[in-house]
Amino acid sequence: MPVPLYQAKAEFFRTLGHPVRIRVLELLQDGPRPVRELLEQIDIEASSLSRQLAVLRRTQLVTVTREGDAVVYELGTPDVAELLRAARRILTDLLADQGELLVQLRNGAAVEPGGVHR
Amino acid sequence: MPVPLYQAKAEFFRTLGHPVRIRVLELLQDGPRPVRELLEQIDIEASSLSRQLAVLRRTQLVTVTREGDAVVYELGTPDVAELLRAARRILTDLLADQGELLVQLRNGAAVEPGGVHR
DNA sequence: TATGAATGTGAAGAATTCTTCAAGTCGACG
DNA sequence: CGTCGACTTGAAGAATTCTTCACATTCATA
Repeated sequence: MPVPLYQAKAEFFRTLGHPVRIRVLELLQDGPRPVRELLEQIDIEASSLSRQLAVLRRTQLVTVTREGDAVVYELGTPDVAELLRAARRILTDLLADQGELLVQLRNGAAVEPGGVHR
Repeated sequence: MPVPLYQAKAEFFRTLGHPVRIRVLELLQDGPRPVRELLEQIDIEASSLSRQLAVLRRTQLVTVTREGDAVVYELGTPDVAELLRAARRILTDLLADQGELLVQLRNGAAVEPGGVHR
């Protein structure tokens, strides 16, 4: 009973679906970073960050090593950076002519066939 | 007060974080499809599918048109296909040497610095 | 070895997201 | 106009995911 690929994909994307996790991945695009450093850039409680790092760890999007008394995180594979770029491209397109539409809609506005482009 | 980009990104990925939504997008990679057709390939209740289509619609990942008595969906932009490809690449890598690890871990197993590569 | 700094984890309530069933809408057609 | 088919949406309970606070770990150092 293999895990259906589309389900693995969904899990994967869900892992990326959190603001803090995205920020962490973006910071890590520039190279390995100790938690302490992530912490000073993200303005969040240490325990919250730690939780989110745990999520990224589970799916191997990042890997950890200990250096002295600091814990250092880095991207699990450079492909992650590529994925983020692809996402940015799409998002830029979508946001370009939609403005804040994306978020507004997520908050409940309706879009229907025929009413979409109003 | 603009919507922080990293938040928009998180929303975007979360939208992709559902098995049914992923399947729909993959089916649409081959071109527009009426709901009826999606329905026969996905084995899910019509109302559930409809809900998920609504989510994809809100974020403009798909667009809708009505053709006669059928409702036809299609990708909002071809970039989506590219994104899915990038994701598949990463996933293939991760799953390659990890097997079902991804899913097992999401279900709770622990991974710690030093214990990662067991 | 006792302390302190840097991180991680248990637990519980809050917030979101899913799933389902019943009911509603809209175009096609008799 | 009335009804059928194809979808969508309202509502409510179930399941997940988040956030936080308190406490536990681990390593460095005095």
